[in-house]
Amino acid sequence: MTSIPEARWLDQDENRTWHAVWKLMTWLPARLDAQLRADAGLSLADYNALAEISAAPDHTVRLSELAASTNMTLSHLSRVMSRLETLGWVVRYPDPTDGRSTLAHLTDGGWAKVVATAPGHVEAVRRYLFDNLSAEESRALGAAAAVVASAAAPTGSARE
Amino acid sequence: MTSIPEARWLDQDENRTWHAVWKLMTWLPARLDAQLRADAGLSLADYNALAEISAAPDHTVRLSELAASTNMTLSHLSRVMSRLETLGWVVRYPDPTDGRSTLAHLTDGGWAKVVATAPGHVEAVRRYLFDNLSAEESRALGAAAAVVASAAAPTGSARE
DNA sequence: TGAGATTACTTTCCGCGTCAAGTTTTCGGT
DNA sequence: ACCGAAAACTTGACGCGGAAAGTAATCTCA
Repeated sequence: MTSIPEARWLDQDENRTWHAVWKLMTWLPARLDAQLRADAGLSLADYNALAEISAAPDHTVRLSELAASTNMTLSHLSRVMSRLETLGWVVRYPDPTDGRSTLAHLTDGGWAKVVATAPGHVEAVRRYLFDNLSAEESRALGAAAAVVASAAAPTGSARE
Repeated sequence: MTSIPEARWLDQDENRTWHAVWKLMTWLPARLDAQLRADAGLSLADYNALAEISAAPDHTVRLSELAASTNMTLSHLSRVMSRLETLGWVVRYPDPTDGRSTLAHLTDGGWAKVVATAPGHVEAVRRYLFDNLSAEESRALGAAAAVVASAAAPTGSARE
């Protein structure tokens, strides 16, 4: 009545690792989100969408592509875009070459917002992530995370 | 108008690492949550709470301690416990030694639920995490995650 | 060329989780 | 012994994000 009857339970090292990963997943996004909200009034999802659009040719992307590159559902992205459009950072219009698709285009104000916001966000990523890791640790983290991310990806989506 | 004027931008390796970590944080919790919901009708938060109580002496813990060990806010935990209590897995009662605190105690049904659910969850953790990593990669991931988690922890909480 | 299937969103409904405020109990100082 | 402060929750209000259903445009192919 005191031990769990489990064949492949985690050993002590695995348990430590899993707890560390769990804490990382719990706290890192919360911190980055908090930084963006405090300094730019944007959620992490908002920022990712803006940043991803700004990285596209002509600052324009199809929503379905944007959803894929930001790891958002189309449903979620739709809401994010509504907000960003209301705020004037983005405009949506139907793709002239395919009326089903809609294109998202960064406005000048949106671009200015990204330019103003990116440094602080990158700074936060450094503060919480890279500043605490040696080059070697960073490389190892990247490699391990990539493998795990690929294993946990939704539909065999090994994109990239 | 095409490059972001950023002094300490991420280099290519850092960018890849950051994206891999981002995907891990996006997908791993979603997968584990989905497994638990499908197989046990529990959210990941529910399961963590149950598991943590089951690990305590006499299957009993103070809520504030439980909140700390599960990385939940007291507010969130309060709602989780309401659910679990309604389902009959847990009971709450005031701490006899300090009327402010309340103790959570796993019922027999709750213990049975943990016993029935844990193997599948551990299996999922293995499938998405450890089965994809060598011992060395696993160790490196744990070390890096621990450092980052500690840097991103809420209030200098370097507990453990 | 004209259904029926598909693609690409959008919207509605709902649960989860947070913040802020409220309640109860205990502690600290006089 | 009493009053103010602190601790430990609980609750109300709110935003985020997902699943499923709805809508509009485009393809498929007979």
